[in-house]
Amino acid sequence: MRLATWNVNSINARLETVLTWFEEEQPDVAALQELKCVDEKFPAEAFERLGYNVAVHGQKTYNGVALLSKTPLEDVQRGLAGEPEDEQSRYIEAVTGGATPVRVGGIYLPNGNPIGTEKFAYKLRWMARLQAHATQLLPLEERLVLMGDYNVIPEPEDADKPEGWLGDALFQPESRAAWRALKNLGLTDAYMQVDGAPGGYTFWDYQAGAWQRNHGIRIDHALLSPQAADKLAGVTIHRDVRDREKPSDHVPVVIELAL
DNA sequence: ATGGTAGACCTTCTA
Repeated sequence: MRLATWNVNSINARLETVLTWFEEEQPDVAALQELKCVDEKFPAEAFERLGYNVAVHGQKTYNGVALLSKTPLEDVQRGLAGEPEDEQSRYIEAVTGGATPVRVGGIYLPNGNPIGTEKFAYKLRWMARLQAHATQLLPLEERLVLMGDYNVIPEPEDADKPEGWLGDALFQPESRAAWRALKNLGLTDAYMQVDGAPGGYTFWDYQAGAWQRNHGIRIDHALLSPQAADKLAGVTIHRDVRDREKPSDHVPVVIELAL
């Protein structure tokens, strides 16, 4: 079973690019982030034509997440508990996989810039809510994959120029500590298990020639429960996609489970 | 120290 995560930076601006990649790679399950549209404007039919079931948690202009799967999406949940007044669409979860079920959470974690503002406080609150949710899920002892744009650079090795990110919300000690705390519940960073190669970045800014200079960062992650990690067979960062026409600033990450 | 790009959408915000 191949599961993909991809921040597409507007699904409607990116539709051709995304559909082409789906036709080529045929992931069984996918989590998309930054749809930048409401549910009604998500191009569900285009994905259904490729054989996918679709669940969307959209929002006007900003954020928005979706799950796609070749098998039915069951027990779909939208949003994270803990802050009822939160109107940002950043989390969607479902159980899929048919006879070999996997619980999949699609994550678009807040960016949090600039630091020292309510945006950064919101990021940290959101991470605490995600940790609380994972704490609830782990005792179920299911195969669980929490994948998406975490907007956290875990270690200096995850940035081409770490010194350039010292003042950024993505590389703050508090952000990195919250990421570590999440992992320390007993979740496995899929990338670190299979492919420790340096330069495994997933995001290159549109600005200042970041792609041409390989000024990248690794911020799109998949965390696995022990039951999922036991089945982990591979991780691929689809770096070449960044060089195509009208690219997103993020590239797809695919994890393979031996299911 | 700033600017550089992209997308939604209406003028500025988010990233």
